[in-house]
Amino acid sequence: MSRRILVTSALPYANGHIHIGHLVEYLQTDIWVRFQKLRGNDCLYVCADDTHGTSIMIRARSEGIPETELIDKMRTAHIADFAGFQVAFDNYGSTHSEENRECCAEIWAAIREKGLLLEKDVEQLFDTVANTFLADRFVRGTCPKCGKKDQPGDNCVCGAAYSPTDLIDPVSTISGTKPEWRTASHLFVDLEQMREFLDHWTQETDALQPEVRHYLSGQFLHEPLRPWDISRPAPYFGFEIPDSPGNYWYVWFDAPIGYIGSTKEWCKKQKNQRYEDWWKSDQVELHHFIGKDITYFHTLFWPAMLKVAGMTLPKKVHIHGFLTVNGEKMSKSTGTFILASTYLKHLDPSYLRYFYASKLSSRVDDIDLSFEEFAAKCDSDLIGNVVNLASRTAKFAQQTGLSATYPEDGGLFEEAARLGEEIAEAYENCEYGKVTRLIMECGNRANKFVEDHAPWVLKKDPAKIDQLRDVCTIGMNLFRQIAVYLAPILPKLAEQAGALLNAPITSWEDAQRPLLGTKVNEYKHFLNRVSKEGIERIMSESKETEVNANQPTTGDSDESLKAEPLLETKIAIDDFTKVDLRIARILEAEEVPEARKLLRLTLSLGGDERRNVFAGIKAAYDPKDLVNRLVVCVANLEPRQMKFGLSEGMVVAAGPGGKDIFLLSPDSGAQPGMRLH
RNA sequence: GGCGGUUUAGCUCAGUUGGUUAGAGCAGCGGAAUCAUAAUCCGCGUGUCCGGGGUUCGAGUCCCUGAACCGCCA
Repeated sequence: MSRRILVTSALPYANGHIHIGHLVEYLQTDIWVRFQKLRGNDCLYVCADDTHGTSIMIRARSEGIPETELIDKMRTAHIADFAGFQVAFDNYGSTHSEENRECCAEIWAAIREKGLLLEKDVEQLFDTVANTFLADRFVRGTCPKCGKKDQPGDNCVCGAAYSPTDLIDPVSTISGTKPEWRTASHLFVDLEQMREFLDHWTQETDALQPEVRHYLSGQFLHEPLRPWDISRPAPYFGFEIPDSPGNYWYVWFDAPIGYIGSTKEWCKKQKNQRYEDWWKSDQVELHHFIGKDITYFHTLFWPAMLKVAGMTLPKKVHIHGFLTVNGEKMSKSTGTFILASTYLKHLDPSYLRYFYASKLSSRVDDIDLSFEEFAAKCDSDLIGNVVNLASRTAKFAQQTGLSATYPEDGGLFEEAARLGEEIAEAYENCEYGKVTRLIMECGNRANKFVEDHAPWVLKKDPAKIDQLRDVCTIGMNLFRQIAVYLAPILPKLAEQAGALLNAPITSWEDAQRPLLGTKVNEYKHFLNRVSKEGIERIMSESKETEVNANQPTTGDSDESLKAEPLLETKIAIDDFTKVDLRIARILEAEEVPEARKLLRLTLSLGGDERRNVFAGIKAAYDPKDLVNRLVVCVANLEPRQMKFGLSEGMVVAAGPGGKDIFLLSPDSGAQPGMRLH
């Protein structure tokens, strides 16, 4: 009987691009979903962008665009990255949708009605320049323990942990100014009221991995659960709370509700679907896939909220570990902070899908992407074993076609067919490493069969055409079985196998019966070996883009950098201070008739200090527009005798030249004579 | 500090409820083959199963204890 399964991956934050660390989760989930669909289950996979919160607000401000523009841009980029890796969501929504607002309101009303809300004053640092409350990570200051300067708001390199309250001389990282203390009323969910349910759901059901169950009981459930601060005062980018004007739902309230919102969006696009049939049903299995960093949100707050609202409870929360690259945390400086889009430019997504699968288990362990192992594994498993099987058989099979009845193969097909249930169970339990091991064993046996029956020898004897056809029939069918088993991991390979044999792979059951009596099409390479150059390019490119790696791309061209590359030579601060840069006011500006490029400027450096300067900006500026404006000049440049007079300095400007010259101006308030530091 | 986790071959890892001489892939060495993308096949393992103690007829597996490493502390 077909199961009804609703699956989610955690919502990526609309503040940065998808990187290969994120992909562990989306590939893990996508493989599981594809497996369920292949098994014939009614499976729905939803996700969305997580769009709210202070970080988005700040980022949008710094880019000078509305939050909605920022999140739209990022969502488009995320969707493209996921598509590139063949992650097939049924719906990819946004938490900033009307559907989500409705869902939030519904759950909020239930929490309110059950008497779970508390109201308490919260004292928080407030940035008066940026006009926002500051989360811990937006504050830096001097460590109260060891006195080290410029430490984060909640912990120090010395190992001390504290709250921003204890920080000496706190500074806002947003505006750089000193924040002040402000008190605001926040709304809290009294989680302790849900204790009985949470004790049972986390400890007695099968919803969590054992180590997660232990972690929760040791870390949280052994003492009263603290109320959860669920609102934020304006200004905040999010949804305003309907019955509490001026307060917004905290991003962690509306983010998981985005799972429901996204389902609702999907239902609206379908003909006969109601979101209630997914979210208010005991017939539905709800499966969440998340990373270990957000464990408590999904194992305490979230099930409690669902319970209060009378909604479908998670059947299982599948929690995975982090990704390290070459044994270390992903790092921009070593080129291992790799964006999905960077990878896709140079390597086939099949490799990463397979490699992650081969490393994943049902445990919370971190997995490591060592590029050396990555290449070795993909080459030997995918190319040497699986693809090679097709490659070495298809050419002969193309001539013979497949036999009408399945020949004696020593029980190989039947053995692999029987293995189907064990492989399926491993998929079901997220033991993908085991899945790939079992499948590779099938491939080994199949390759040995081909080796032992040497179709290349049979081919030479026309009398042995039937034998040849039989060997090909077996080889092709053993390959096809593997393609079926690998289909959740390598959907593209399954398609190619289907095309080769004129029989698309549509069901797990396709591995149970041999394919017979059809012709075989011309074989073309399914997949090439992993290109070492591709790996190198990915890493070097990830180094280059490090500055913007975690930010939305600004859309700025790199043309100027290419025209004038950054200087390699480092200078000491002393070198810089030798240059006396000053604010200057242009008192006079006139054309120099004999010169093609020059204007003559008289600059005031304040008081009676004057400089006569010849500047090559004639093509870009009209002299009368320059008079009275402030510019930056080099005040201690060695005077230089020119044909038209003595030039006593330089005006600072950017641009390639000609009409494209841009003088620098200070912000208002600067006075002639001020030095630049 | 408290809590959770990990420690098995050079590397990555399997080892179900305790049960024969602890396994696989990769890497390495030797050979065969030449259909296949230098792919394939055969052969080659003296591992303090992190240390110490215990329970047991029997411990990689259970208990106690110590060490190292990773993570979490809302």
